[in-house]
Amino acid sequence: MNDQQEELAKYIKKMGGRLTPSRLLILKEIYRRHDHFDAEALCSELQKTHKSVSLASIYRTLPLLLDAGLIREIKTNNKKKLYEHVLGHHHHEHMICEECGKIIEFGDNPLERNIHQICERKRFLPKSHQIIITGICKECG
Amino acid sequence: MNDQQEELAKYIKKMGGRLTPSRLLILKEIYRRHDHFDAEALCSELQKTHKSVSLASIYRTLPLLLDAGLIREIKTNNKKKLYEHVLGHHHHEHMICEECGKIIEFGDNPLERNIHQICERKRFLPKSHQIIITGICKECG
DNA sequence: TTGTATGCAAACCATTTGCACTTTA
DNA sequence: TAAAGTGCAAATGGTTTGCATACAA
Repeated sequence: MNDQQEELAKYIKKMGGRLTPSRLLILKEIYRRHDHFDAEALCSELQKTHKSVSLASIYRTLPLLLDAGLIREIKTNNKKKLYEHVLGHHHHEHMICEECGKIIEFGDNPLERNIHQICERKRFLPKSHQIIITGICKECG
Repeated sequence: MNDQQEELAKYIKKMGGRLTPSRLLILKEIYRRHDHFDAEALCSELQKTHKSVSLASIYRTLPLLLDAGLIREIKTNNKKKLYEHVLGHHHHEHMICEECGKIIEFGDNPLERNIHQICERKRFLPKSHQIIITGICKECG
């Protein structure tokens, strides 16, 4: 049982829920891929393998994983919600190219420190944050 | 004719469009209010006054105003899109309280400078950006 | 065994769109 | 008067939900 599975098991136990095969399949697929995905992409990928999970279950599981801190939501301009897994990755933010749609990840410690300072100053207890820069990437510009 | 109306006129002329009463009504209402609003709130507010505008027209006008740089979209966790007007306001970012739903605005020059530096470093041409911090505000915490 | 999770299909609901009619330039 | 905008109602499509069934604890 790896980190993310233990984390999920712990969260589900705390919530009085059940660690089902579907939930594990979803979690595994999310940690197998290293990109930004939406519910449908996850569903069709799982269908390609033998064991598939209904879209409904995926939609019911994603909020759990979000709340458990196992995935993060990325707010793009699309109407579909995008997600990425969290464990085993440095914390980072996103740039989105308006031209080619590419999502570029970047990390910046001073920036993150700054955000926490602002929260302290405002006495706001941050649970999560997100920075999105929209524009034109160097290939398209 | 005030700043925002001139700006809209200029934008619409550039695009080969037409400056209609509906578009002006929408713009005026947006600049009359100083909060974060969605398409429906705008529509029902306009209905209270004598001249109302259809929801469809509002949905067709908001992207124009966005592209003209007259409004900004705020990506919350809600499924409705929120907007705020831009002209006459300092640039700022948002904190959202998970508990009471309050949206807190904050501005920070070092933070903004940092973002632009990062873009230069990555040779990414930023058109817009947005920082959202989710958590618990000092009243709720 | 018993309450929780799943799958299916139907419901939801913010947003978009087709179309006939107005209106701006 | 010709191209663009509007209102209405219908369509769209991602997400949610009710319900009967399956299953983890």
